[in-house]
Amino acid sequence: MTLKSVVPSKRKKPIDSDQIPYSTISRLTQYLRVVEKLDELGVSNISSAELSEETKINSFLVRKDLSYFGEFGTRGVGYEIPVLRDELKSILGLNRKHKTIVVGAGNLGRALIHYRGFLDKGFEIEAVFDSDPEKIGNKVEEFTIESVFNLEEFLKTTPDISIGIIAVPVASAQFIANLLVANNIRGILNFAPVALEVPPDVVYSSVDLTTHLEIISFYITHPTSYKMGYAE
Amino acid sequence: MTLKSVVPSKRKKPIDSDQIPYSTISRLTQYLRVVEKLDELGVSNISSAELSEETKINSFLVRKDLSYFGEFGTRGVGYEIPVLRDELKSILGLNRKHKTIVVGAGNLGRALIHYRGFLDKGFEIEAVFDSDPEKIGNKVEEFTIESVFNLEEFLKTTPDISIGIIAVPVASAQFIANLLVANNIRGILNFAPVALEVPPDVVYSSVDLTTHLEIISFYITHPTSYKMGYAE
DNA sequence: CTATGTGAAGAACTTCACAGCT
DNA sequence: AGCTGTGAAGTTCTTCACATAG
Repeated sequence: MTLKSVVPSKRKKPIDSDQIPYSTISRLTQYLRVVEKLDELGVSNISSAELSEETKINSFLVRKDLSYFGEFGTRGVGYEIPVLRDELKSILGLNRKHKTIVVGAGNLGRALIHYRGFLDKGFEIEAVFDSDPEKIGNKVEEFTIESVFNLEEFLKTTPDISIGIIAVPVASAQFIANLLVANNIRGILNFAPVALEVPPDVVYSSVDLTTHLEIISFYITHPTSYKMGYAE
Repeated sequence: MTLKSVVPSKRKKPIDSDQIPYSTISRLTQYLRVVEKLDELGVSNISSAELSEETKINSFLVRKDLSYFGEFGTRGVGYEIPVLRDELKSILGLNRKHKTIVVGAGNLGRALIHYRGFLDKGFEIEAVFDSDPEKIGNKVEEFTIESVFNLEEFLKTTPDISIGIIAVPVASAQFIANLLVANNIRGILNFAPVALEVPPDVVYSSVDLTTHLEIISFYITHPTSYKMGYAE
């Protein structure tokens, strides 16, 4: 078996995700924002210096980040925007839809559903669950809130859900995480302010909105010339 | 001038915030979550190993993080929970209220206002602004949406607003940031997916909710044994 | 004997300088 | 001539080992 298409092209490298810094992945999403914006504006080319200007990320780092994945630029010229956009989307796994469910329809869960910013990025909410009998049956946008007792059944009959968003109180977050994991959810985004335990093969990320305000509080209280980074 | 109270006690160190890793500050908020929870449960003492268990943060790192600020523990015993809680709140600048405004009452801005998780942590929303004439005058929770044309006047007459939350579209985010900075807002939490330029003495942090889903998408697409950290 | 606090070692990430293409 | 791609240097953060205190 020596198909030509299997031979890795010079421009792309195989991706070994634990050889790549987590912060690189986070920055890729920022490069993607910029190239998508410029692509819409009809700009066709960008240099690492210009990308640096737009993202405030050092241009050495821009090039280093991209070089983990291949050689997408042209020396002396820069990067072709449509190429870079497609490469970034492909690297990030964004050239397909990701079916997502939201567990917890309290203030935060409903807020996340009302905020539709995820949707046009390829993350589609498929269903919403809550444990409160008062809420079950109510609508949030186009979704009817279902009972968490139906969550397991739902996941068994809808096998291609890739991401679960946890927006339940701290006390039940681990229980929900276990349920998602047991039903083959591979990615979890947790908004409950608690560290969850998940198997190493499950991709888990936790966001605490209050944390960001508390960090700002610290730096306001203890002024410095330190410049905080983007996205944390 | 040799007042005794000026002599630093053995337990506390002066805080020089650019000598302290940013990630340490982020972790302090996680320690605070845990000690507040345990304090409510009436637990009086915790060791770095137990804190590590709760937060999934290595116990060496727990101790190192705390040691930047003083010696809060007792050797052979651990940390007294009420003491640790008060020290953490004091370090983070959380022993006072932080008056906050929200600029942008679209889906995201309204979502943040409906989500009341900030409030009981000491961050009080004082007013909400938008540029859309359709929205001005409408209510979101207890707030009447005001015109951004009144924002400057509001800030001049309400001098103790410490934090501005930006939830406007990308196109106007920098304009709003400039307005906030010009009117002495010292802390900005930006939810628009763009890197803003602010003077070095302004504390600036940017959160892009979609980024977290995109990062999960990457790790789902390129499986690894890499374990992602809390809060990013 | 137990658990903290911390200098020193180690690992990870960022910056740099320049070779390599176009 | 100009900008990318990258090994090597530099820096920052984390882990370790153990002296120290109770």
